Amino acid sequence: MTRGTPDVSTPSPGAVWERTILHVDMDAFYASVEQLRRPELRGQPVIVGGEGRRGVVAAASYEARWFGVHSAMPSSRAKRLAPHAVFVPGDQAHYREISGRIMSAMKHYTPFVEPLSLDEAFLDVTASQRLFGDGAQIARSLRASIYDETGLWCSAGVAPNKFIAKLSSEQAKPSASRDGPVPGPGVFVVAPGRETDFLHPLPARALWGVGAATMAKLERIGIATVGDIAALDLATVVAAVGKATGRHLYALANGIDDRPVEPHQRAKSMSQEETYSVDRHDRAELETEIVRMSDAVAGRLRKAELHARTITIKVRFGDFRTITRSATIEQPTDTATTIHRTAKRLLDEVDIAPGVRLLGVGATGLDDPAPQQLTLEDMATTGAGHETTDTAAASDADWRLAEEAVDEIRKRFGSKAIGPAALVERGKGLGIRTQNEKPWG
DNA sequence: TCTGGGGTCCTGGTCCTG
DNA sequence: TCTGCAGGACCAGGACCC
Repeated sequence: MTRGTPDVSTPSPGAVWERTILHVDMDAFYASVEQLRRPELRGQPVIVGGEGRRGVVAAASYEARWFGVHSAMPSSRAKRLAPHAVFVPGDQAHYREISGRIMSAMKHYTPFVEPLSLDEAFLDVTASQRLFGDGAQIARSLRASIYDETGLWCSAGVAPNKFIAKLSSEQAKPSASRDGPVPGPGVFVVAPGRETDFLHPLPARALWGVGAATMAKLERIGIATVGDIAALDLATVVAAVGKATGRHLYALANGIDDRPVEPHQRAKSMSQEETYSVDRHDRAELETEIVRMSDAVAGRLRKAELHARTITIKVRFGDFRTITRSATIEQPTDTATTIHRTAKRLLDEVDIAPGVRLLGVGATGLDDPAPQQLTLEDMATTGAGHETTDTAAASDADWRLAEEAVDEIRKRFGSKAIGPAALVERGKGLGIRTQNEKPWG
């Protein structure tokens, strides 16, 4: 047992494991990967993340955590806390490659693997136990497999549902010390019938969905622990935090979570955004950024074979005030041209005088590509016997053909082999495009 | 003290339509 | 033709997660 947690690994009399769920979480994933591939970093406080003045910590090694550094902390603060820490820029491609190997190791035990991010996943091993032993045995065996495959350690929680499995993997984690991780139990089991014994002493903040704002509302009605929520009636919780959140928290506090492990989750949105080191005031510059981001989002949509119905831009000003503007288009799209055109129209209506700290382009309302409905305009410009000479009037379908060709070139010669003219012309990000240029010129 | 990037989900307001 | 209402779609923002 760790940190005074009661022993909840034995089922209550008569309780059976109707479902056995594992939550597997890599220990300080990005930082551990960096320490693994650069031996000189082992035993050092390592911080993965942007070192710039607007950077934040993406991950911290256990040595760095000892100094109070944690993820999402501004890098400037992390530097003050751990001045001798080594900052490493993240390498997403490498982390993705390792993540693929980890997920493959998991799939050896069950096809029901639901990744939550690169470094954690839920597994439903209910049907795997006859082959590999009970949940705890599978968790131990999987930990060893992942270590053999990658040289990295993970922690695992075993429980009758996803939510408790997730909380229990926390209990299995190592703790921080100046010299590195102090191993935890590695595997932590919450047996059926023991859910509330485990949950109720935990702080309410531990519940999934309780952040700073919800916690403040809960404190107003005297709630401190998960047990306090369970002791109330549903109506009181709903009155405090709203209908959906209230029902959700009330169920979790009573150990109820029926969500299945879903191996094949389709993305619901895709976006690309960037925070600039210096606020930007030049509209032409921002429009070029819109071209770049639209191109990136469209490429990802085509790769996932999805079309988007709604295009959103996000603008954060120098004072951190953030707005979003969105528009739903008639014909769902995966082309940079249509996304760019829509996003630019939205940006045109935003007053950028205060200076733009962050700009983003997103696509939502994602669905499988539907058969294209030709508009009257399409028919007039691309119909029988008509040559299309005006690029602006070319249809979405025409642009898709062109952009698929671009995808092919990029696949063969690299992502920088070809791109929108506006980006090629601007060189390294500060060029300015004239008003009437087409993004793909 | 300063707040990344990529997501999901919920809520409340407005507008349109039957 | 006008009015009131309900429901749905859309939009914007907030909270939360990793």
